[in-house]
Amino acid sequence: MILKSQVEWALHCCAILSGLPEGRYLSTKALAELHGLPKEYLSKALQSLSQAGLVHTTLGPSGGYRLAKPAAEVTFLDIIEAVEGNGRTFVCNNIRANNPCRPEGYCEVGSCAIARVMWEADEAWRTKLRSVTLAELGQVLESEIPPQIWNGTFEWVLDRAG
Amino acid sequence: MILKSQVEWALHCCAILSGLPEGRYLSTKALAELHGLPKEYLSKALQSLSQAGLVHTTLGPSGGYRLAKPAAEVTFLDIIEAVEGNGRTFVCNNIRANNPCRPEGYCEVGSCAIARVMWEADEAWRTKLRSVTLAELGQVLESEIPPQIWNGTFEWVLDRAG
DNA sequence: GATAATAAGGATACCATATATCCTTATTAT
DNA sequence: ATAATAAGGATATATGGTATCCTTATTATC
Repeated sequence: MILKSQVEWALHCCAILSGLPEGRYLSTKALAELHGLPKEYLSKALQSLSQAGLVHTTLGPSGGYRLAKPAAEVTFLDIIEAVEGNGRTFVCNNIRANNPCRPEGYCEVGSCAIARVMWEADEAWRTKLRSVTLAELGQVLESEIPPQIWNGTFEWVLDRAG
Repeated sequence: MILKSQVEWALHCCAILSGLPEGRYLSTKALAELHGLPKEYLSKALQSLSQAGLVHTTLGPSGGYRLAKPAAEVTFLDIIEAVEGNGRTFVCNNIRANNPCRPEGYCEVGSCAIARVMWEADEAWRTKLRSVTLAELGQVLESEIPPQIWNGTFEWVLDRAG
């Protein structure tokens, strides 16, 4: 059970976009080049972010993407669900209903106890991811990445941002 | 990102095994019939449980499976990891290393901040699943399932247990 | 001792999905 | 008018989950 690599891509792209000055846009091409990713396929992930309303786009030359909301209002979970969907990791197929000892026509009331535990674990996962915003990520990155690389990267980015 | 259905199967099978009297064994055939599952494929999941040391097996007629430990010492996470593996849901491909602005030969120190957040979420998921044992599940099931069905099921099971 | 039922596991096939590429269309800055 | 962009449809490939079949070793029962 592994998340799509598009999730990783989307998170890194959003991290970059959150450092973009107001009103500027960054293209798929630049984001792909910056991360060493296939442009066409990365485009699908960015489209997912757009459809989820997390980023805003413009067309034409100098077009691209910017965050649609302040970085403090975009969580990891928002981004992950935009790309991966918001389904649960555990799907209950209600196999208890196959029990041959059940009376004919017996109908389950309530959810399966096993599924409930699994869904609580899913919710713990979500809760953690909902608690971290792009703004917080940006602070950590800025404190961890050597200033030379950090600044150099944003020079590179602004050079290409419309 | 969905867990294999074998995880669901293994959890339900372990729930049944945890209600089995000391020294009795239940076969793949009975477990498959009880849950309406393909016997041969369910067998793979049970083999995973066996390889993980969660269940003990015997061969020959009247052979089958029993828990290898008290139900209070077997957690949801034990069972899930036996079937699904213990890998993380987020794989970090270190795409930050593709940044063209990095100095030649620059080597990352420490893990990626994005990966760390994802792994903390994974750990929250694990922590929840590690906190629930088969013994606790058994108590919930016994309190929720109508006594007629609960008892009928274990009559059915004991009828087939070696 | 013969028989039958079982777990273990290898081989194979099928199918859904993730990954990846290519192409067309509409939009828009230059 | 031109060129660069996002959006998205179509298609191909790789991987992994699902499922079945078969063989082997073990062992309870007759």
